[in-house]
Amino acid sequence: MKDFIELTELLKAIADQRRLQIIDLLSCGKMCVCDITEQLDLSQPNISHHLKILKNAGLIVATKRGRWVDYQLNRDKLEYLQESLGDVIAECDAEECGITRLNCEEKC
Amino acid sequence: MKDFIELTELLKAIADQRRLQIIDLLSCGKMCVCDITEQLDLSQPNISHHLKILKNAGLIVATKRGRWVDYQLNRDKLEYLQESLGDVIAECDAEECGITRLNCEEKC
DNA sequence: TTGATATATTTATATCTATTTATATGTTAT
DNA sequence: ATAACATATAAATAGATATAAATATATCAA
Repeated sequence: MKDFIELTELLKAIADQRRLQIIDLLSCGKMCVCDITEQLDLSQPNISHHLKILKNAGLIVATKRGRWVDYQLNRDKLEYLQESLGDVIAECDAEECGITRLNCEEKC
Repeated sequence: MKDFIELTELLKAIADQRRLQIIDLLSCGKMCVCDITEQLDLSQPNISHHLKILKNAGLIVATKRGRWVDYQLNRDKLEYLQESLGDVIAECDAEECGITRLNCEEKC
């Protein structure tokens, strides 16, 4: 049985309204924390917290510019997330499926 | 600012290792609770709990067959999830982007 | 009807997460 | 050096979530 540990971590990171909004903002390009904070109308420490979660998951990348910190999407990781999710959802190949069904009518 | 309420709900529903495993099992076809329980090696009430979350999110559908209950994927909802996520991640159109950046160098 | 089986619900508890408040770190301007 | 600013971290709290144990409901078989 697959464990889906990495995919679960990525999904948990984006499964939040504020963090989806952050990703949506960053889909437009690099942005500093102060501008993100202003767009989302949340407290600065709260934004920093959400950014840290996205960064730890590898979905965004930080670069320092003077006293500002700019964040941008890590498109590779986001693509990996989309693909992994697609793999889980994809209709399985009947020949590859070795799942034992004892009580269901439908078999692979 | 978009709210992403529905997308967040869908993502929260699948952002769990057990529930991803359930979806993976169901990608193979319809399956009753007892077989899911056996495959995942979790307690039956626990499985029922996770199934309920997926069902409430609309990602799976239940059908009764005698004393068994079969579950199957709701592919429409899953496709909607994938597409919505893709929209958030997609590189934004510079002309459509009206986000104000005060302190970042990069502009839309 | 009685007992067995499949699933769902409830309750309690432990763990995790989001938010707030306060404070710390590091950078720039004066 | 000092003050102002941008961001991060820490601590406290409130709310959400996962799991386990017990129980309820519904269906079938004897």
